[in-house]
Amino acid sequence: MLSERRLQVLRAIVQDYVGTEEPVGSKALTERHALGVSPATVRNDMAALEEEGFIAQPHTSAGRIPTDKGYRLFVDKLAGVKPMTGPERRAIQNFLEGAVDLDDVVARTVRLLAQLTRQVAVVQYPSLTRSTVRHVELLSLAPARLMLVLITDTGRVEQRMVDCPAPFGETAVADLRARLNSRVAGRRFTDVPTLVEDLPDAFEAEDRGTVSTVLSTLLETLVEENEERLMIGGTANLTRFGHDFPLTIRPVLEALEEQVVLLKLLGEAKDAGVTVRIGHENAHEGLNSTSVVSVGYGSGGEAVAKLGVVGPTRMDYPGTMGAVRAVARYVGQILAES
Amino acid sequence: MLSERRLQVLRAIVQDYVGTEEPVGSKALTERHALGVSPATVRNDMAALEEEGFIAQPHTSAGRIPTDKGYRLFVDKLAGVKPMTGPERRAIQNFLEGAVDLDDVVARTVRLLAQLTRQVAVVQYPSLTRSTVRHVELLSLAPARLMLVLITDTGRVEQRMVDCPAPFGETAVADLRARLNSRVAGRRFTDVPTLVEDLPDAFEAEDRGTVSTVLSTLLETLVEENEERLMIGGTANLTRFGHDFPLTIRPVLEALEEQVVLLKLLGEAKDAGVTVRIGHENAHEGLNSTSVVSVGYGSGGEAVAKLGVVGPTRMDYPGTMGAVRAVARYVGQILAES
DNA sequence: GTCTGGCACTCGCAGTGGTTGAGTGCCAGG
DNA sequence: CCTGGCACTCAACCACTGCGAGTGCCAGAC
Repeated sequence: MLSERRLQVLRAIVQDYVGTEEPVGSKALTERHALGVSPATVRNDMAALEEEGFIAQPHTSAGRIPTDKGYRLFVDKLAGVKPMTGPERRAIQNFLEGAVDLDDVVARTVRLLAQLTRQVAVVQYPSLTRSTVRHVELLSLAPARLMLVLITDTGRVEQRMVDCPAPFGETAVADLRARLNSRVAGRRFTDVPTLVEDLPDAFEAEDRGTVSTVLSTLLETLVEENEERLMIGGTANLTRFGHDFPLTIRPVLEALEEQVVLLKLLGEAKDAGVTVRIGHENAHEGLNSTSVVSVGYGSGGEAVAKLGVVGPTRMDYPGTMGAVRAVARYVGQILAES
Repeated sequence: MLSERRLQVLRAIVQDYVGTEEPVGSKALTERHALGVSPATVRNDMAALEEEGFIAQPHTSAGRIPTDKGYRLFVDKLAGVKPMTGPERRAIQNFLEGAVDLDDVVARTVRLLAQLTRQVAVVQYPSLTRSTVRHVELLSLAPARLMLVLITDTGRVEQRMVDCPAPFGETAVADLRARLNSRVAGRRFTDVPTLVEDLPDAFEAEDRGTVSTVLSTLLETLVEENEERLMIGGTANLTRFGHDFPLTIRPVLEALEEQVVLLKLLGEAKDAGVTVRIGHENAHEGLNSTSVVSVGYGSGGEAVAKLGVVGPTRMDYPGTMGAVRAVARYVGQILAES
């Protein structure tokens, strides 16, 4: 096991490196941090830390930089989450409160996160599967053509065309609409299937086919991954990435365009608390030199979607984690209110 | 006026520079293009072209590169639009045909454009203002709270909350819904205001306030710039920009995040035909080293929105223009069909 | 007039070599 | 176990140089 001081040395290295973006040497360390020991001692500690794989040298006669493993230890054991200051909190709240609809909430969240963390922000749209139905609307567009509109408690609207096997009268539409709503309004998506199971029985034989079609379309909509949309922003922050630009940035931009990749990335994060994936911990190759800080957010107590940021492994973890957590919290509030 | 040969020299310079990304000298020019004259002659022509501001030298003893003015002349007079080949066309069609809804059409278009041109693609969502209303839906969420849902012929759905000045009964909601639809369904957005003007008169005095509120919300939704959304993609192609990376790319990324900027950019393009804005012709500073190739597209004969690409001024104009035009054409078809 | 070959000149670029200094590892002594 | 000292390493920096692509200009040919 590493001694207390060695951990402190590691912490100091991470902090300095994050600040200066330059390999940090033993002398500079003792000067900037009151470790109470001489550079020589620090050198020994560094050698030990390198031995264990927490830090590395870019080349001989250069200082040390943390490895992914080093950052991992730092995040897990050496650093907490830096809470936002009062003014920051108020700014967040103000910024989000002006939103007029769901798209706007997500758009503002992305901007906010990108600005606060000065990194690339990724926000997943609130997922349908964990939220509740606010209203189901059924419109007759043509005798055998309906439009199904689903409105969720997060303000999301999904619409689907339904081609009926047989003509379906206006009264039947109204009837079905009323029955549907009385059963599912306010209910969680996951409960809907059992709630509507016996609905066709209430209708005339000739209409049952259509009712079933509508119901299956509704159920499809509920589980559809389609809702797994996300928005990203702050890509301009990638330019602060490092010196060895194009090679680092290219795969990241590519990964960011693959929504599937990002969704998987966010999906892997645990539901509660801030999740940090560092460098090679990310499955996707293009993101091997980035860290992803993500967290779930939701309108009620539980998470309905994830949001997070993507940045260089050399990032201010406590600050980023704090910002991500705070934003998630306030977005949750906003969603609950609307 | 410039002689025919000098124009050919300019064309050759543009083509070579676009191909090699390196300043092109007189000797290399005569070798690669059968101009039928010696390097010395070309040098004289180059001097003349430089005098007129069509080309420039990065530094003494280097070759020439085209200026914005040079590209402009090239695009206007020296190069046509390169039509897509048969296989390319089929590929475009195949790729777009699989789309399931409007979002998907736009998303696919962006990907396609980015891939074809190897540049950043920007696609504006079909604008509401020129399309027609398919259906208006009104839902009662609470006694004095309505939700207004607008469905367009392009498959777009917009929803708005309406807070009523007074409680509004279910029957009144149904009545308003029916009257609204009978008046505006199938109509063009621009006609809606006059069509609903006298609607409040048909209601009881106590309900008129609410009806007016609903109507004004509807009209707002129709003109809202909010619908002026767009999607961008292919940002990874920015890495092919040039050598002097971070400085060039940063402002571009920033500009791309400002949807307002992009919308204005696209808006400036003329409705018919491919528009090319080169370098400093773009109002936005960050885009001074990029060119924007854009074109209108639409479901009927007329344009309902724009799409285009953003790339370095040093781009393959004929090819890019061809790709942009072809994609616009096919997207229009797809939209008309659905 | 227009084109051409020749020639002197410019200047960025790549390669060389020397110097500097931050940083290291190791060791002997407190 | 810590410390100061010491020799060593090596990237980064700088000045210098030679090379060559490219230019402008001019005198002569067609």
